[in-house]
Amino acid sequence: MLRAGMIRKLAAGIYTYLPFGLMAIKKTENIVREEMDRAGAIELLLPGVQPGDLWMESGRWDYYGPELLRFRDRHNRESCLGPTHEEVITDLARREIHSYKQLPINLYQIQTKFRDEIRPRFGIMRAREFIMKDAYSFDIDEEGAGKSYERMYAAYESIFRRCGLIFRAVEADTGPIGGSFSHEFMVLSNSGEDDIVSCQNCQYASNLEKAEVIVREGDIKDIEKEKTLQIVDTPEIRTIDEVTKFLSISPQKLVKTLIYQTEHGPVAVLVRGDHELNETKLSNVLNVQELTMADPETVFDVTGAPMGFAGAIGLKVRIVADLAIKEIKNMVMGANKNDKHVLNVNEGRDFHVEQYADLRMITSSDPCPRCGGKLRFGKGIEVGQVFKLGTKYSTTLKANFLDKNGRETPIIMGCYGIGIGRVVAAIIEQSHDENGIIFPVSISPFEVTILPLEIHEATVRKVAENLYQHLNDLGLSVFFDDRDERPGFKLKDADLLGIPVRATVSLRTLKSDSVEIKLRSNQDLRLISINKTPKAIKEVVQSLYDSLK
RNA sequence: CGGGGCGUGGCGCAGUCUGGUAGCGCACCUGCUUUGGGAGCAGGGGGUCGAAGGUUCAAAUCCUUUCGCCCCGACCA
Repeated sequence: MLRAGMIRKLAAGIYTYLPFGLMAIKKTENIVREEMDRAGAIELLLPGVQPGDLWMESGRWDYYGPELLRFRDRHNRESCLGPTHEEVITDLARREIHSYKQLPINLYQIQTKFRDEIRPRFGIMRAREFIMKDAYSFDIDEEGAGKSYERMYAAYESIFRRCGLIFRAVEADTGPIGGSFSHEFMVLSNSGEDDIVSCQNCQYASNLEKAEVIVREGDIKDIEKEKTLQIVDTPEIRTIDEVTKFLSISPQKLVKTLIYQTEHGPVAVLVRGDHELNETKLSNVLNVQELTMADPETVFDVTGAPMGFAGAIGLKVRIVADLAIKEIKNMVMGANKNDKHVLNVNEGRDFHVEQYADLRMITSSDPCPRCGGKLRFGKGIEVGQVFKLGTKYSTTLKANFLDKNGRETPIIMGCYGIGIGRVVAAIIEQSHDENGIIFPVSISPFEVTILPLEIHEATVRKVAENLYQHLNDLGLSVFFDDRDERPGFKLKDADLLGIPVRATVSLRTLKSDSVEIKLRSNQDLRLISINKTPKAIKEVVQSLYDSLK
């Protein structure tokens, strides 16, 4: 985008949209607008600067963290730049909505947001200031909220289809915006930031963090008899690799004991040696906000041994374990003594697990949790997300309405976001070649570009200008390259910009009284006689639109 | 916040180790030639070397401080 002259950077994560970039942005916004309107949502515009009081009332002033850009105004009032607008919209709702007769309603806006990202990167993909469409639905009951959610979900599918994107809807973690249920719309692309798993068989797709691991009963049942405990010397042998090699056992017998620090004190977590702990799942299961690996002193406090020799036996802290642990007999784990491990450990007899849960990262050998099919691991760019918020904000901010029976009830909310700039970036990421961008016609700043190769020649200029006039009359948006540059220069630039249809006028094409038509997406050239050109181009453009439906 | 790197004409960089005339490519301006895949020749303009302080006869270069940016990590819509 930088090279094509679409954006320029002002500071870290803050960009200027140049005319070309802005056109692509606006095209995207319009598609979003059309589909939102079609889905029955109503556009409004909320303020970017928001009072801190409102955020304190919702509790997110403290919770949101340094990503929220805060400042004081001249009256020393706390303020912030909106990173998202649940507070403001809920405030609006509680002032305006009083009766079930006013519901359901869905309000949206397209607006600049600011999030003070720790590390902005990938250009406009993760900017600090960015344009976002956010919609909020208000319903009287769960059923209505479900319908609103589905309507947005469907609108998102048609938006991204019209943008020419290859995408999947993925089940997602709800993050700090909160709520109960959520899908992310991911564009499949190797340059994405998010790891996703998708099923090769069914429509299942999920964030790697969120992907459920299914333990099929009896599948990996360990049928060994319980043997007696045995402590062995393992001098300086700490890592899984070293232990399995040293004791010549399989990593499936080995149990990792990880000590984590939470706001409620330390916790021990057991995971099979060849598995990786999923911290997101763990913090959900423990229901804690703070979760970090314990430092060596804490590990020593809890286990009585230095790092690398922790085990479950005799621990005084809470022990949780991954489901896979349940199946293992005669485990190997640290002995809570320096340079010692212990063999033939069994749950129930030697230690007690307080809670079993799905705590590990999914692996490539795991089956799809829906259909059991094979999973594919890949990268994705998140371009949109839909949330069921429930009554999280309406309760804390007291946005209530009177139902049919005159009872005061909190409004059920949903919120739905699309990163406009990120959509454009994802489109370019997914559709480009070594020469530059290949825009889908729906997003391209222009539908057609006219290249008069020798514009200093009167005949070339005249034919090109006539064509421009005709195409405009047909309602097409046309970019006319009137620079007196060399042909190679103009051709390269046209490729870089990525306008889908190119009409070239030159002395050469005029020899046969024709104009050359070429699509950016392939190499085919067509010579069309001058008077038939406008109609032919109109048809080509139409067929490009049709292919996006 | 941890690790690494970079700030020198508009852009990209060399020069820094070993202090001594600020240099190259692109872009820009003028002229001539050239014109279907980023032209050639000739001439020309443009830089408080990120900032501040220090060492020195002398600092882009050495020392201190500071600001900005990039990459990796932790974190995260």
